Amino acid sequence: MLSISPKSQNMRRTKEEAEQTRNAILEAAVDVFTEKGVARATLEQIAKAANVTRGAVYWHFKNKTDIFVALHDELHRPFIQDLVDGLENTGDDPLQSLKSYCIELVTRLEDDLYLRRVLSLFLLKCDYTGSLQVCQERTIDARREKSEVLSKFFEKAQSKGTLSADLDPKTLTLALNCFMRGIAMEYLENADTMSIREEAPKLFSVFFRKWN
Amino acid sequence: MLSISPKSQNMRRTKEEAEQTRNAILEAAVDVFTEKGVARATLEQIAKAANVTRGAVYWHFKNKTDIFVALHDELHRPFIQDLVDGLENTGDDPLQSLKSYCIELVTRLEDDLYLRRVLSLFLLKCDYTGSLQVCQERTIDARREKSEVLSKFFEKAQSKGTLSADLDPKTLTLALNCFMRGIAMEYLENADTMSIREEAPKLFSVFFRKWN
DNA sequence: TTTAAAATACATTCATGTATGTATGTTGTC
DNA sequence: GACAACATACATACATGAATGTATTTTAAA
Repeated sequence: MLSISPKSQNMRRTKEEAEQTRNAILEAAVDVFTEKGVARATLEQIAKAANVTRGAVYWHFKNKTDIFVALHDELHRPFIQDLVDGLENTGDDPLQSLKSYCIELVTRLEDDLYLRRVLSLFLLKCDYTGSLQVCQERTIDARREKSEVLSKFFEKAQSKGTLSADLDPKTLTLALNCFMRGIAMEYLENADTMSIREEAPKLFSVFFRKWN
Repeated sequence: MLSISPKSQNMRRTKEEAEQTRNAILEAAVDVFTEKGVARATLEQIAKAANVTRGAVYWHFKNKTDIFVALHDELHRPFIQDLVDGLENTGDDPLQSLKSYCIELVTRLEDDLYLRRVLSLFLLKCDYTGSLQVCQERTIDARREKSEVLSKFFEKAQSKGTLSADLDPKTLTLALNCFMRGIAMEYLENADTMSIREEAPKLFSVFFRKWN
């Protein structure tokens, strides 16, 4: 939580300071959203958590949806893009490096509390009916791109002979997507009782078992 | 949508008729919840969809949460219990029958529109922060039981020699849970463009590949 | 001086919960 | 079996609070 520089109240900020309160509002929004859920979160609560008034919030954002969209664009979409990038560099054994990457990815959920909170927000603490629907639609491209990269990945592995030719890349892609998503949700729901660092290697060993 | 018998308004109903309007309210709630999302759904909308007034709703239920809990108890918890029961009968080849059961289960999502709507409601159209949290907690037992049955299932398969002994039943259970959940969510989100009847056999063939 | 970055004040909407009305079903009593 | 007494199953009306959006004001930066 960014704390605003302690000027006397109602003092006009410089450009950088303004940008700073904007960020403070966004960070506060993550907190309030994850605690109360997006729907029950109120702008007053967000403002208070950011040490400002609703006036500041309305100065920077149109409404609650606008805040959520901003967060989604800043955090969730880049996250999916990260997945894409992380798959670009192919090692000698594509399948093995893919497996390692998957493990590292979900393990990051255990290490990076902020990532966990953010992802939990977008996967668990909101529903995308109504005004939040646009967020899904906007990430469709990123998701599709991710799937295509994955498919190419499997095809490459097949051409290298490290992946059995009778496995359909499209199906493998869908399967891995579902599996990852399920793991993420399961962990985010039970982060207190579950150790992903222990489970992830075992889980993906089962999943990638004898694919070659 | 159950239609109430066309009596003139404000006429007292018999016990059975009252039970009927209670059901009408619940069915209407499913509709409104899935369309608007649980949070944005209003009791007025539910009442209107059930052809009653809010008075009737408040007669049968304490508030919106009460309605949701009733639905959850009537529909989601039994569904998990169904999973448990469906796994009890072990065929000659446990692993093969498990695979068939999984396929049949997700295929049911495509055939049974109502099931799809209901499951979509509980997996997609609500978040369990706040007052809805009790629902999760109440299903914990059912989920744990389901996992235990699955584990026993794998152990049995191992003792019969149809499942490799080096696979950990606990891990397989968790993996399958995650996989199923991911598939369900992926399909529910894209029910219009995705054919589960085609994908499910391929997906589970990948998942259960060479486990023996 | 003008304008950006807020705070403050105000109006409005909207959903909720509750209180009340009311017509009818139900039940015990004779 | 009739009838009073009561309970039930709602509809209607109302009070309230809470969140929202906007209009206005304040302060200092540019």
